[in-house]
Amino acid sequence: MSESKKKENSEITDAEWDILKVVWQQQPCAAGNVQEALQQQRNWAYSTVKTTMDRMVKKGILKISKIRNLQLFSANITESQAKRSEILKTIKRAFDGALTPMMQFLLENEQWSKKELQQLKELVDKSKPK
Amino acid sequence: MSESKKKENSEITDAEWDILKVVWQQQPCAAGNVQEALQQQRNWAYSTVKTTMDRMVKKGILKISKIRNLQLFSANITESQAKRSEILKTIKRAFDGALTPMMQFLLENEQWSKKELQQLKELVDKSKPK
DNA sequence: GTATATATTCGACAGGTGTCGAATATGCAA
DNA sequence: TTGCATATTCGACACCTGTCGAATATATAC
Repeated sequence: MSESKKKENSEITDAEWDILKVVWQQQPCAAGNVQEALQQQRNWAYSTVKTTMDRMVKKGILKISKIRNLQLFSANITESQAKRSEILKTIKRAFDGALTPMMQFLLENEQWSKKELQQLKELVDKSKPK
Repeated sequence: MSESKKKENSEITDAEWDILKVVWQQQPCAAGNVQEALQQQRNWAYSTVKTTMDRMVKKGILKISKIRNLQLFSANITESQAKRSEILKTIKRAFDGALTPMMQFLLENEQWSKKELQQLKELVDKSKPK
């Protein structure tokens, strides 16, 4: 067991998602960078961003490397992993953990344009089974 | 404006999902019913269930009708609505609000059996465009 | 070296969530 | 009517999240 208490199954909150998106793009990056990048969407004070990012480190979502007194943050999970776990959470909550029922729900209940359906069809066809 | 402060955009938490599932099935039903139904999954005390359900009423997720001193709860949202908003939340967070990219992600990154792909294909074909 | 700008650290606070227990009210059976 | 078995009400508490500001440390520019 490592000494740090990273909860691997921690949820990614809304604020954290926004931060993660910037980090994935700019990592390794400083908290200040992230704050600036999010200026528009979120008008966060620097300390808000920094506090949240520190918490993300504690949760194991981000990691820090230092240069002098500068902390550079990087993501500890890939975008794909995050997306996946986000979807799985929804599926677990609302679809008894099964993927296909969610697909079915979406296909039957959402509005799809001809073009989108065509695209989906192609994706299905391209999918290798098993 | 009505006098009650129902937040229409409230999130449905994990505990609330479990409760909702029972309510959808048994409504109108008492808190005790829900507690019993969830005995296995969640070993909640009666007051835990009741408190949570009361909060759900305040949020506008459930509503109460009384018979004598008995409170009977019913859902204020349909299962479809809940599923939909759950998915939309994920899409907003992780896929910039667009449905198709999520579908693409799933089709490209998850494991699909031959059978499932066949099923998906049929669903796509059945979908009416527009 | 001293000032100025920038980082870091920390504590704080309000609201939401998960979880109960204790106190109180109420209906039904004997 | 009295008492038991339920229900309801409410307050409590710890932890998570969103959000900062103040105090402090550290570089960098003169």
